[in-house]
Amino acid sequence: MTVPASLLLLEDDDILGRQTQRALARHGCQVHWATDLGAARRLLATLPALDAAVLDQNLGADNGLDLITPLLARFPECRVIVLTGYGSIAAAVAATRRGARNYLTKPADANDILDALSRDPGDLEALPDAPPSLQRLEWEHIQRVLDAHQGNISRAADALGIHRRTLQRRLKKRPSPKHFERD
Amino acid sequence: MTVPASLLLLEDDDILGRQTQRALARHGCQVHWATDLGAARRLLATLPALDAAVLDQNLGADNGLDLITPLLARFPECRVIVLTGYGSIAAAVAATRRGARNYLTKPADANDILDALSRDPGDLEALPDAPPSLQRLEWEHIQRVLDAHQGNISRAADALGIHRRTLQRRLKKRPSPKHFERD
DNA sequence: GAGGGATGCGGCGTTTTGTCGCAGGGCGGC
DNA sequence: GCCGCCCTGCGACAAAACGCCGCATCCCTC
Repeated sequence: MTVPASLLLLEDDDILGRQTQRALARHGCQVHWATDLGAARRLLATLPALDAAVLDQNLGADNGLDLITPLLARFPECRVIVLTGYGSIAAAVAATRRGARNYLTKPADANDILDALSRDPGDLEALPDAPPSLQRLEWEHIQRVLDAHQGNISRAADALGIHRRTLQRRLKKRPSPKHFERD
Repeated sequence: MTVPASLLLLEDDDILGRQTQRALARHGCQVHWATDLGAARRLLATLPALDAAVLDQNLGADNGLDLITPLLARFPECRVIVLTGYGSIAAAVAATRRGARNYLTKPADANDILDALSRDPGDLEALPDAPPSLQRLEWEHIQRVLDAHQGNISRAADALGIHRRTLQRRLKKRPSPKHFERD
């Protein structure tokens, strides 16, 4: 796992941004953090070099994918990955066609990010051959939506189209937020 | 919608392959159909020109993505899209990085295919801003799995991890297989 | 024509969900 | 401080969905 020397982080959420910055810094990476597209563009102009970039796709009105092209124009060798709350295949294709190296869905920790930066997703090792069970699919989707709403159960339930009471009950049944072993 | 003059179709399912071939031919497209990777490679060598290709990803033991690189080596201008039963973001990224223009999940009819071939997915118009409701997510997933099992309800239910009776009941409630208007 | 597998459907007990309502906790404004 | 606002956790109860049985039917194959 090759840790980049300098990295641009585009993340509009203050808490998550700071947390990610620290986590990556602990791996020995100098993180330049911007919270919006304009700031990221300006930051880009001042940097002498850039090894990697982690872009949040959903930035309020803006879209992090719009940074990919100018970024690669300036630093063609930069490894870019896109991070998003709820990813779609269409968005993943769009990001990749613009030059992104990989496309991750939150929640993603520093290891996930560094792994996505270093691994080449071109080889299709271990691509799922069987469809996920309905329960697993639902659970992962719930986690993503919940994460996109900063853990707000009421709003997440609303976005999911289910009742808040139901979401509560479902969450209580599966305590672990990230590790699934079986279906 | 620019209909390609000559198109390579890689699809291992006989019925679906024939059906797709006819549908595309009706749009004025000469379709060269192969049912496995080896045949597709040989076909590739004999063709004088190729405008587009539609590759099924899941071909038993083989993977349709492996045709992208040799195909583009021979016809660099060819527009390639990948079709798959149940697509994942990881697979979409892998396909796109190999040079695919777009990545579709079944069921996809001729219009979907031609649209994906002509439209440039690089522009992120109308990328979903809100997460899909749980019901919609489930429904689409059910449709994909069902399609992957050729409409076999018993096996699809088994793959989904739900009871056959439950799948039956769910399917009966939503008669339309492809059009969703609201959640 | 016997066997295997897929389908459609009724019924019934169990589980889950929707929808109330209520108490408590943070938090910003008057 | 106190008030409203929003989010949370949870109890209760009816409605809906689900798991699971069984059975009749149909199709295909050997």
